[in-house]
Amino acid sequence: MPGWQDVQNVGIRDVAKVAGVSVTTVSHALSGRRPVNPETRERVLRASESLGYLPDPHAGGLRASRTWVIGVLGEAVLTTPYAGQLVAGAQEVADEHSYVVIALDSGFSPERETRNIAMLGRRRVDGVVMARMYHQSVDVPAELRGVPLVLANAVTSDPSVSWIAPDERLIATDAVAHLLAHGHRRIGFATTLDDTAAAAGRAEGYRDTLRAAGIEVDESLIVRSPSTAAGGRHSAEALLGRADRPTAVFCFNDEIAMGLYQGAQGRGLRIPEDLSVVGVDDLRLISEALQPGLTTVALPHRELGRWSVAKIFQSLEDPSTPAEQVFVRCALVERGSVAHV
Amino acid sequence: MPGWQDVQNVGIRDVAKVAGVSVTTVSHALSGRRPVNPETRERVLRASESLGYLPDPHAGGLRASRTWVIGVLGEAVLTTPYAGQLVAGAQEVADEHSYVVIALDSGFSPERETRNIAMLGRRRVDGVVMARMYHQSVDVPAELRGVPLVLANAVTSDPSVSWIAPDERLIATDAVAHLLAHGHRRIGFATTLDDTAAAAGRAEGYRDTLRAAGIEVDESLIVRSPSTAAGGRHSAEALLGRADRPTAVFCFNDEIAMGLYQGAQGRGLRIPEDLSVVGVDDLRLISEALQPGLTTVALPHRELGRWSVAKIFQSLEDPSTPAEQVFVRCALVERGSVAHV
DNA sequence: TTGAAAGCGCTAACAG
DNA sequence: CTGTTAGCGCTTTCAA
Repeated sequence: MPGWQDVQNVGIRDVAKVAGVSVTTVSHALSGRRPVNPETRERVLRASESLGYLPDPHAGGLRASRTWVIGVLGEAVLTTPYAGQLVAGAQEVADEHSYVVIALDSGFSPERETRNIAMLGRRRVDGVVMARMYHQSVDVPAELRGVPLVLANAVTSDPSVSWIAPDERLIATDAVAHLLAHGHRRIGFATTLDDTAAAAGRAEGYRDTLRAAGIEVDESLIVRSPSTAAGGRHSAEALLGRADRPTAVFCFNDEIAMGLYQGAQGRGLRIPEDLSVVGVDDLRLISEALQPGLTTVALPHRELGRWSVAKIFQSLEDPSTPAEQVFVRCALVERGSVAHV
Repeated sequence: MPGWQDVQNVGIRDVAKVAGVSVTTVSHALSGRRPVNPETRERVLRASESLGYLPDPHAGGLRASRTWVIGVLGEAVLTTPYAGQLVAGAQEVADEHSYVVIALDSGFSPERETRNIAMLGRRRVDGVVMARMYHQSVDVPAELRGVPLVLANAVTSDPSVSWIAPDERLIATDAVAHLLAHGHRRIGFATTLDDTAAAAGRAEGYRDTLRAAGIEVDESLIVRSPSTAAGGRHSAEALLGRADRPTAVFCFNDEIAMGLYQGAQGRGLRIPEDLSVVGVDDLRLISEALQPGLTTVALPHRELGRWSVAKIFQSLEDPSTPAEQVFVRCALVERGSVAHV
């Protein structure tokens, strides 16, 4: 079994020497880009195998002006649980094409993001996925013009760039419809303080779905807090401390939902018997750990990553491929936090 | 501001042309590896600047047999919250040297890991960090011989390879000592079913620290479960359902601790008044979200990543640098789950 | 102080 | 069916 040192050192010429052919033949025997006598081919394959030869993609790339690398620009894509799935999804699809992913986080600093873009430029990555933590609208940095680019979890006004983002309205629609189907009529909304596309879309979906069911929206049932468990506890106070408390609450995310569990528990309310809860994200660490398990709408980060890279390959193969924008519908994952009223 | 297309297209020759010098001079003016007439240098710099020239590291690397890439081999390093910190730490240090990190996950499949190693070999990465999710002992794959290698969160018997891992004994020692300092004498241990170095080390530290305090170890206070919240609930049943229940529990990780919170709550036990709890990991998503906040020993994943890459650079700069093995002490993060008995 | 030219490992015209 | 050769973009001898 050849070790690293060997791999590093054995080149196409060594293989050629052992097989007794020219490097050209080795190249073609291996790539199959040109017919090669079966016997010769066999000899080359054996030689290559025995030497543990692995073609250096950088050398080939130098000629082809390719690096076989996809860059992922994130804010905290490496350090948050679900965002990491996006990189993992990107990696999966990249791997199917023998590509590799370089993921760079900005930590929410615009300067760092600019540096990261430059870094990807220097390294001549073949495509870029620009991913955001929270679904939002972004302006594509001018430096990124000219490289196959896809936005993940973000949208932009420029119709020439492809993007994929969750359908926020549908998230709320599906969640609220699920509660309505369980007979709930008084449904609260524990949302975030942040002013993102996610917040706006979900609020819209929440309101529309209620109205469509003939329920007048009670604005006092919409409460805002930081999107953390502590925020959720705060919202629980506002929502559950009143006589006409809701029988169900749709939470902006799983962390708020966790806070709601805590607030409910503190008041002796049982979930789901006394209060039904639906979250958004499906952070396994929370949604599976809560008791009962949290019914939640799963953000398909892995899929966002997969789609983005697939799209990049499309436009790499055929640069005339038109840009595409998609809002994906997210799946409701039923666990145990919703009951009939 | 030059866009991607420009960066991709402008080469050292373009700069040379504009500056009216040879490519050799451009190279040296930019790298400073050879004295260049200050005026000439100035001209080159200006030309390079105006064209937005960024040297292609692959081209230079081809000559230098360097790729300026560090590979990270993980199992689920991208998809779990804290492990991602390891990659982020690796990235940070890599970035300081204009290196970049390629992280590949095996999803716990040995075949995939072998493929990933081959992939890093093909790409001629300059160094490899092999990271494990749970501190364990590993055999270094033979293919990895000959590349600067550091194990993170893993150890091996071969003294020629560097590694860094948490000091598991000290984790338990610090946690238990913290509980002892709060007057607890009956301290349970909710550990995992897994048979890893982490489990063994923490058990040892737990026992030794109790004995050192003159407390005989009550084996019935050591309960095993899967290291999840559900497992923690299970352990809570075994631990808290008895008349002589412990006044404090040291949990193998934060997820088990969360289960313990739930079990305690179900029995009407308040934390920390009736039961003190200490976890391990410091998964913010849990430790900060629980109420009260979880006192826990933080696994320094970011530091593991940083140290590993720093070590690789050491041996890249001076290949004769001796291997180094370190057990790091982890910090106890005090929140609100421990009280005086 | 500067340049010409070789070569890193590979692919692909262009010959044969 | 196979080989020779010219680069890909850069660094670095070697020469001037």
